[in-house]
Order: sequence, then C-alpha cells, then structure tokens
Amino acid sequence: MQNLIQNAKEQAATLTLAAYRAAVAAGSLPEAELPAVPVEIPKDTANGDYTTTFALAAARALHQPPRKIAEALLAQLQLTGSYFSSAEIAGAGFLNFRLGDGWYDAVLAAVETEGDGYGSSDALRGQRIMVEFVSANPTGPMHMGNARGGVLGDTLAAVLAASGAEVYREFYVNDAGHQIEKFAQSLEARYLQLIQGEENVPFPEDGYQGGDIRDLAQAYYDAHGEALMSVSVDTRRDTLARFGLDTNLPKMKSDLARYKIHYDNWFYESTLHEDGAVKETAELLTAAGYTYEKEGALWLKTAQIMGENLLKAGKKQADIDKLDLKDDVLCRANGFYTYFAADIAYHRNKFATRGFDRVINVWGADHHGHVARLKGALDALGLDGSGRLDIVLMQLVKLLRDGEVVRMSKRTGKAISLSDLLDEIPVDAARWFFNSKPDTQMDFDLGLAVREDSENPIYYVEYAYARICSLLRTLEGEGVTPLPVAQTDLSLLTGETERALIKQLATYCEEIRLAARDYDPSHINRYLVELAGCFHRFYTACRIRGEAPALAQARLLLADTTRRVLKNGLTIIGVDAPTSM
RNA sequence: GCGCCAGUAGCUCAGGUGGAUAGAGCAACUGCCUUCUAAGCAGUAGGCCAGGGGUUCGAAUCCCUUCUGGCGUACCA
Repeated sequence: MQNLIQNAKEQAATLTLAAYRAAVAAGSLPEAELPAVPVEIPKDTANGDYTTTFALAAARALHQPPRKIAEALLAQLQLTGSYFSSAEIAGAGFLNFRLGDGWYDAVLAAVETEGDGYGSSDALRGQRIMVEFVSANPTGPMHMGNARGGVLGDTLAAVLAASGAEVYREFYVNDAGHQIEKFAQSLEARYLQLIQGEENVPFPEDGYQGGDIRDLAQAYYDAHGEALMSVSVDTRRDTLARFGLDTNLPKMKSDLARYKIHYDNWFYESTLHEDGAVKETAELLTAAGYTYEKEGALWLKTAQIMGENLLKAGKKQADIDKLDLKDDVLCRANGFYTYFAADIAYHRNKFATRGFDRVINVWGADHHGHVARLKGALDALGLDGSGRLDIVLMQLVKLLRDGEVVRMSKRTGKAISLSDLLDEIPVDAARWFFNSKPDTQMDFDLGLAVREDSENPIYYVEYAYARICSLLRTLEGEGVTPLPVAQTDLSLLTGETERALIKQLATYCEEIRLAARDYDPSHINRYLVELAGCFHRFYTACRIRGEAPALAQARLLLADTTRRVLKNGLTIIGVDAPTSM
C-alpha cells in the first residue's frame, strides 16, 4: 500500500512549495503564477536522491536566474520531520535532496508489514476490468504468435489485480461465421476422402490445408466410421465442426494451462448469434440512425462516426478527408452478419450486459485497422468505447534459432505451434522473454532462451533468489534467522550497496504502478534484473557470516527482504523462484 | 498513395512523459574464489541516439521533413 518513492516525491514537492511561500513572505522571491513542482530521481546519486528543477522551470515567471531562486528556496527549506536529511543547490539551479535514515527504515518495515502484498496498491479499487487475450481461432492449434499475447494479457491482468482492480480473464472463441464454415467444409472433404479416396473428392479451394484437419477427420472416422454418409450435408458439416471444436478447445486449454494461463471464462461467439444479441445490436445502431442499406446489405456509418471522433480529438477536417474513411458492412445481402457485427455485439455484452468498467483487448498489430472502428461503433451505442475500451497492440514476433529466421517446425514441418515452442524451451523462459514492450517488433531466439548460462537474463534473477535462499539456509543451520524490523538495528545499513539495494526495494511499487499505467508489464522484468544486480553487488561487498551480531542481523534482514520482493515480482510475471540452483 | 508501430554500443534492449557526463545485459579484453553459491563482482573498450531542419535556458524525448524495416488499408476473422 505504501509507495515510498511517491511519498518522497510528493514530500519534496510540498517542501519546495512551502519554501517558496516562505520566501515570498520574507520578500526574497516575488509572487507569481508558477508551474507545478517537478520532482525526479537523478541518474547519478552524486546529484542527490531526489531533485527538483523547480527553480529552472520558474525562472521565467519569477524573472530571476534559476540559481538565485534556488538559493532563496534553500534558505527557507524546513527539512525537520521529513524523509530528507539535507538539501543542496547544484548545476544550473537544481535543488537536490538527500534521504535520511527514516526513509530507509520505512522501506524495510513496509515490506515486512505487507509481505506477499508488498507492491500492491488500491489505485484501481472498485474497478471491474476485463482482459481479453489470445482468443486464437479454434480451427487449429495455437501458433507462436499467441505466445506473446498470452504472456502479455496474463501478466497485464496480474499487474492490474495488484493495483486493486477486480480483474477477469476471458478467451473469445470464434465458433461461428465464415471461418467455421470453412473449417466444416475442410473436415467434410477430408472425411469423405478417407472413405471415397483422395482423388475422388475435391478439396475446397480456400479450405484449411493443415495436417491437423486430416488428423481430426481420421479421429472422427476411427470413432464413428461411416456414420455421416447417411445424413444431410448440413448435419454432416455441423457434426464434424462440433467434433473438431470439441477436440481442439480442450487441447488449447491444456496448452495454455501448461503456459500457466487460466481464464475466468471462455466466451463463445455462437451464443451471440443464438440469443439474438447480434441482431439486436444491429437494430440498436439502426435505431440510433447510424446505419443504412445499400445493395441489399446493412452498413454502419463508420466513416461518419470515426470522422466525428477524430474531429473531437482535435484533428483537422482536411486531414480527416485525406484518410478516405470507409463504411463497414454489418449484415450481408445473404442475411449473414459479419464478424464485425458480432464483435460489436460481443463488446456491448462486455459493457452493457456484464457491466465491466473497462475492457482491455490484447491484439496483434495486424488488427490495428479494426481498433477505431470498434471503439466508434461502441460510441454510437452510447457505451463510450473511446473512453473505456483499450486495445493493446503487440507487434509480431520474428522467431530465430541461432540467428536464423525460423518459420516452420523442423519436426512437424508446420507453423510452429505453442506446444512445439514449449517442447523446445522451458515455460519460464518463454514467459520471461515474451514479456517485452508490446509495441516493438521482437526477435525471439530459441537458441538463447534454452541456454542455461549467463547470456540468459532469467538466470541472473533466479540466481539472486537462489543465493539468498542458500544464505538463509546456511545461517539457519548456525542458529541465525532474520528478526523482525523492530528488533533489528537498521541504522547499521549505511553502505553504498546497502542503501542502493533498499532504494531498489522501494522502487517495486513504482514499477507496478507504471506497468499498470502503461499496460506494459515488462517493467517488472527490467526491474527484477536491476534488483538482482543490486543484491549481487551488496552480497559481494557485505559479508554476513562472521560479522558482529547486530550488523549480521541487519544485513540478513535486508537479504531476506530482497528475497521477498524478488519472489513477489517473479510471481506477478508467472516465473518460478528456485530456492537452489 | 494513405495510416499505425518501430529505428539508441557488434547483438538484445532500457532511457518513468523536456533535465546534469546517454545506460544495462551479452559478446571482446583485464583482474578477483583455502571465508555465506564465480550462473557472481570490479574494471577497460565500444555512440553523429537513422539523416536534416525547427521549438527553448536545455531535445534520444516535442513539431516538420526525408530515408529504412514491419503491419494494415476486405460483404476474412
């Protein structure tokens, strides 16, 4: 709950502002409209633990050189009772603060008090958020690209939950529409080929060519023989499609479970057609005046809606005209609703029917053209898609093996599936590597991920954890265990590596906050590497065994606290913390 | 053509919303284990932040423009 980084920043700002008021009262600075007080953490601790550029930013308004303003502020600065022990002026007019002992003690106390919950906050309390991710087509095995979206969605959900939101993970099953039709026809063709011979049954031109379709047809044939030869075409296709989905979906669930991903719900697109939600949604859009009929089809006035949104966002009409926005079909002349129509209905269900406050979808970058349309359609329904629907677009993954681009699995000759991937590399390596900034294209090197050496950053982090566990075991064997903060003399932890480590422990809360804010859980990975680094440096510089008891206890507590935070961080990204390596 | 995302060390990437001398890890080189795990630590070297203009006290970061790569621009999902 306590974010000591934020607390210190806010305090530095408050103190600076108070100093300014005091300076005005004393007549050393003029009264003026002022900018907010920016507080940052300098890269180099030689420049203090916290710094404000207030004097630089206010120079113009106050008509005085920054250094002179800083001097007037410093003269009025009251640090008594604050986290800070001293302040000084440096450079062009930076006002630098240095933390006192109390702050460091508070960090260790916060971790002790909050335990597993350390890093969590209530920033999003009361918000119901759905994260929909992967939602891979159920007509075939999940491919590699789903690996990135899986980690991203699952970890983002964890980060939002740690921020206090009520999070719901959902998988949208596209079990209706054109794709399924194609799936059914492909299965039917393979099934008939089994019975009548491959050369006697034509395969649909745009059918699914994959070997998994043959496998499914074979499996059905093995179980039920020629049962489908005596039924209608529709029944045959429906039966085969149902059989295919019933086979594929459990496999998808188990592959995802192996990847440590579990959903709260698998939502079937077909239910939206069956219960009339799609039709109803189209009717609502029509009633609101956002549709028209042309060439027998029902169209959504996407161009108009999106244009209005862009205008509202401050874009110029001339620029909008250049975009050449197009309308979209909701219902084809043949009476079938498009995927887009179903998707609008699905999102209406998320907001209006199930009452989520916010919905986040993790999509591949190839879907980005769909984002503004869907948001606009929801806006047209009065559901504020622009404000409440967030799409995380992730760039695609280029798979490499030792520097060479890999497109196909060597073993199966097909596109690399998620389970192929997990056969080749450990789950934790996959979860670690795929948790990277969503909007950069990513190279994933299979060779690197399996390497169990220092080239693999995951080991750097895990090693820090294992080292601490080993240390705790060794000392416990000698009768030394960490004592509560209240019984430990933390004032002994004044070394450079010790203080750097404590500061890094405090940063964890900040990283969760930023990960939730940016929808980028890879903040946690980078944080953990740094935390591990701080620990390794501390471990090298500071011994515990053989030191005076009070010092040993203080350092042991610091190590144990680090262990706890490493564990919390690894848990959030779904990576195991090994107690020995 | 238009739109979206990217371009930072040899490689993989940070750079918290405009701040002080641009940072890690790996790879290369040099040191450090009879003492809590050397999967570690310390150090050296490596950069026209894709190029060019602007905005201001101050730009890798904001604006314009060019170049390069990826993706999109369906009555597919």
